[in-house]
Amino acid sequence: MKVSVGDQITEVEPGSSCGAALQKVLSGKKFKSALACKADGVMLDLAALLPDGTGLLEPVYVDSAESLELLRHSAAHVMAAAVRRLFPSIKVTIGPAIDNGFYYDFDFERPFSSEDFPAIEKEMRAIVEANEPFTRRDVSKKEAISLFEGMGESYKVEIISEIDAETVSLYTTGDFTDLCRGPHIPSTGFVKAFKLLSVAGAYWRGSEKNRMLSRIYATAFAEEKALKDYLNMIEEAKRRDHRKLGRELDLFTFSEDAAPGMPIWLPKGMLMRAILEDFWRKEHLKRGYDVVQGPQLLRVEAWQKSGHYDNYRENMYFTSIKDEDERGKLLKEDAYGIKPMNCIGHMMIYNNALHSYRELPQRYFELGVVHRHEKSGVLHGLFRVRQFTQDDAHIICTPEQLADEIAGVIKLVRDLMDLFNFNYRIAVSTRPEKSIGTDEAWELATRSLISAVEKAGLPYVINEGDGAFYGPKIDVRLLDCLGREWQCSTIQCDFTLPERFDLVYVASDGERRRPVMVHRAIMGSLERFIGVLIEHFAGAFPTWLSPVQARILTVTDAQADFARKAKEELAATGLRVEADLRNEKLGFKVREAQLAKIPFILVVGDKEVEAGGVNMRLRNGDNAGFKSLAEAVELIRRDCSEPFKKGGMSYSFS
RNA sequence: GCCCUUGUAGCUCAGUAGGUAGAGCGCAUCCUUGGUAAGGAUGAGGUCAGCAGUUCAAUUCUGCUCAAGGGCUCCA
Repeated sequence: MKVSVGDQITEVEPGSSCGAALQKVLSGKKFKSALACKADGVMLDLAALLPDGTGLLEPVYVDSAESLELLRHSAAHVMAAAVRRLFPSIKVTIGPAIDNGFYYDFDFERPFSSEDFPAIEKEMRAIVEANEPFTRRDVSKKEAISLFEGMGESYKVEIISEIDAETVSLYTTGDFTDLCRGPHIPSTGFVKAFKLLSVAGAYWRGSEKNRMLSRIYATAFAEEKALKDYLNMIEEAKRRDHRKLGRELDLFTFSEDAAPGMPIWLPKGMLMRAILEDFWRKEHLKRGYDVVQGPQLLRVEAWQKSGHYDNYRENMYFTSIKDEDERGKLLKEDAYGIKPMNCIGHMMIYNNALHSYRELPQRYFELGVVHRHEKSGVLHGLFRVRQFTQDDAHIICTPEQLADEIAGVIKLVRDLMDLFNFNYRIAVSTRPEKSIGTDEAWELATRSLISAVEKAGLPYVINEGDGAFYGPKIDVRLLDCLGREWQCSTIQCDFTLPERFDLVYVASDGERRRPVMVHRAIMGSLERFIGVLIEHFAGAFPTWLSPVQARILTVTDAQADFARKAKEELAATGLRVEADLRNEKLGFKVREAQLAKIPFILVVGDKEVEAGGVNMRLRNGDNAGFKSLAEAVELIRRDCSEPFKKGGMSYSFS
């Protein structure tokens, strides 16, 4: 039979393997770097027989993303084989490749610890050096079940009995056989660069009702260098951890006793946050939003009406006020729910007046403080908290206006991402099975979302059926400078709440009609967004956002008066500046200012006093030389506006 | 909520195979007036997360609670 490999056509014997077919065409060196192949797009082992009627056969080379996944999956087998050799009583379950590596879940009488890693890695290396081939065998389900029953592998038996097929495939390396769909790399020798990373508990099949297994996370790469880069990235991420930097830079803290999961903003952190909030409010005003504020507590009845009481009660905080007589007999009790979202307040604002179609859209923006009682195990620094602030807005508009409104929101998302040099990914989620609203409404809203993304020329993926029950949505995940993804913006259409709270507008024909409501948050949670900013910038914020933009350092006490005056002069121009007049050596003060990541360090000694200026040191350690105070102000201001040059935003710094 | 790990001075961490504790940084005072990443001395700081139990004696052992870290589940 004839098969094309790349642009060449070759004749192969029927019944020969994919690898043999590739070998006829590829050079020896190229063939050696092929870990698997694709026959008409289907991934196969090199040892697999070339399927009848295959038109195109493509090698999958070691440097491709696809082969990396294979490699990791194969490495998971190697790890399981090693663990089995060391701990024969263990039961294996599953071990897939994941984004940054792979894991394998084991059932063992004791949990693993990282102290087990050296032994496991050593055993893995032995298996790799033995370069054992991955050999595949297709057997009937019955045969497979009796095989794994014989080994005492009850989890495998459970998986096999649920597989909907006549036969299953087994892969064997050395003395280890595992149920596996495949494909795999040709032999264990390709698993060169790997490392065990961490252990964790994980439920069998991800359900908290099931037994807790012991999971080992690990990673593998085609080359040692890529592994090293990845491990360096992990180290860098640790250095940038916002919890660590938040403490070191005096930005925020938590009180474990008083209010677990609720951030406490220290002066520096709050100043930065206030700048961000101020900028963001002004940006919204410029874009036609009204800044509003709803109540923090709403009667339980309001939450019942919105549906939150039924769907979200376990995560809400409640409070009540009691009216008692002198004997303590309860006369009346008012129950309130602390808001977990801001929608109801905004609808009250809309319903404060009867609106004409001429007044739409109405856009209400609020930096809304919400409380959600997250389970104790899920809290994480500023990323997951119980009290947080949403940059929340609700846009109430006619169906015809929806597309333009979504486009406006997307523009705002883009401008914000550009301001901080974030990359991002967009997903549009469509109607789930369980949902409310008419087909027409869903159709219109989904089309509006997609067309707005397309008009903006942004790539996106569709998450079929992943929308909220009340409407379709757009989610934006931002990518920080280490390539990590963070959920931030969300844009959701809602057909329920306008109905439940009877929002109406008067149309041009005098009829009352139902408007559409869009919920949207751009930063998402201010707390999380600031956490991401801290890690993205490693604490060295852009100058416009730095709580302290400049610090004046004196060389000796003799310059204290001049430094005080200079500080006042700079502060009068709107700069955030402090003076370090302590009786310490200059080197020490420089070190502290540098560690505090202050953008501009202004040194004042006798020479500078005489010349009436400062010696400017930049955050990167460069010395910018002598500057008059006016020049210093000018330079710092210019640095503030730098990030705003390319985007569609601005901010005034005085 | 579940599994594992942890909780000692403001921070980072030693330590006590059961006899109530120590370092560095920070803080205070003094000496030092030093030109771009740590000058020196002295001193103050701790009910060893909390509550019970075992014991002559618990920071140390046991149990529970709370919190933190890693992960699972969850994030309407």
